[in-house]
Amino acid sequence: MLQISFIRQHTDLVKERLGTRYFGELSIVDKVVELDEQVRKLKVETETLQAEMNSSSKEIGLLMGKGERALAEEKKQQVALHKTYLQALNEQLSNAEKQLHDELIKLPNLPHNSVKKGKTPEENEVVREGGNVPVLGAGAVPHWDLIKQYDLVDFETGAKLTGSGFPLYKGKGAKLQRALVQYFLEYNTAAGYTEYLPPLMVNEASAYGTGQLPDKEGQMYHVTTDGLYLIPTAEVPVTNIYRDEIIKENDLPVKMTAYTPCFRREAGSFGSDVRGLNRVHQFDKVEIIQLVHPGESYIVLESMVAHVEQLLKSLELPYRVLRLCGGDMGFTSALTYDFEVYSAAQQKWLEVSSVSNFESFQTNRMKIRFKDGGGKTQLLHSLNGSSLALPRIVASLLENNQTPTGINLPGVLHPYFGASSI
RNA sequence: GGAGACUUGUCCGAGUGGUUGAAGGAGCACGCCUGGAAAGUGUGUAUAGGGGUAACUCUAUCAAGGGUUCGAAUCCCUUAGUCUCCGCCA
Repeated sequence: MLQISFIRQHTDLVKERLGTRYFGELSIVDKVVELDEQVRKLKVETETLQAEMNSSSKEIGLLMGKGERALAEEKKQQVALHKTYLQALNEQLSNAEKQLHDELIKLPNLPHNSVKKGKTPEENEVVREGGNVPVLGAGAVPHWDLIKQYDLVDFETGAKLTGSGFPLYKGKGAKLQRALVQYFLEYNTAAGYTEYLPPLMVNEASAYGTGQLPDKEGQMYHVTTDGLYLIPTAEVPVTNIYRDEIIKENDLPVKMTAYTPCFRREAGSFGSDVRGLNRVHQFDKVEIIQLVHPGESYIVLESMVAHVEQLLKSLELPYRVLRLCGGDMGFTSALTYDFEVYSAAQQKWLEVSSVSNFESFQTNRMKIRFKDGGGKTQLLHSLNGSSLALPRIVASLLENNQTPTGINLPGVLHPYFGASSI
């Protein structure tokens, strides 16, 4: 959520920045400014009246103490009159506040100055590429065929147990998941991230904190009986660890990593996008999250990008780094880099990581703050990135490394997988 | 799932209707003392929001939400959480 004081002071800048995402409802900004003015006016009125009543109540207390009951009674009636008026005012105020809040949460984050104006993924900028695209032999097949051939994932039985898009990993396929998770976590903790294993369901407040609610409600599985949501990413529970906390400046930066299954409804997806492991409802992912001093968040963003890039390099996969244009960025992000790996048999780039700086958009909702040198509390900046999402990594590992005699795994995985090939 | 006890500031802890945003202590910060430190001692030490150039001031917050009252940390209701006992259970 954007800070109202910022919008108040930089209304035009806010509109201009939102323009880079082609945000269609700039009138909301004006509405917000107007509502804010209303709220503040009502606040002054309400609080003045409240102050009057408070001091009257104190006087009544004193009069009672002195035994001047008659005077006290008189005063009481006066205050009682004010009370009705105050109730009406309060109602107006809370209405206005609610309206303001409802409008405010419709505004997405302001893209960073460097973010290019753009509407579609085609307008994303390829920052750099790495790794080598392998030349596959004549009989090369996509990963869904390899999965069948080596009996790694049983999609049909997964569909029987739950529904389509819920893979049942099996044998070496299951073990490869475990090996990847283990490797990714070790890699992250070696870089100073603290490992967490969070709950896989969150309450409404948490889902709201990171921005899934109210915006992406339809994307989450909702356990209505208990009012809980299955997490779409570890970002939700892990970032919320520090909700409503003031962190000591000495404890910064906070670096956290977590492996969790992720659950996404992915309503509206179809076609080759959802074939095999390309897009599923439940998948495994290791996430990195940082809470940092606002002055450092862009340096940290670059370091997180480098961290993920190094990890992809170690897997010996062909990859590219994209800098998203305004229109393709998530609602809560100020600047996002996407990582894609090349899946050689499908001849397709697959997104495997998204590293973003949210600046104070999430921390403002969650009230995650620190005390600066001058003793002032300020919002921190939050960042996160996948390191990495497993299914598409697996797809590309399988496709790119297939040989007539088996699938060769990159060296870094050998100790975790317990073998050098499938 | 049933019964009971509880939830106060960074922490411990007092407070059962009236100058209580909240005693006391610990911690922390700054100062004095000291050759330096410890001890001692003095002062300060919540958050959010509003008004004001500023000094400052007002409002809200004692788990959350609602109610009673002129007035609530204190009384009532609802919800959440913690603990104890019983039940069930990997």
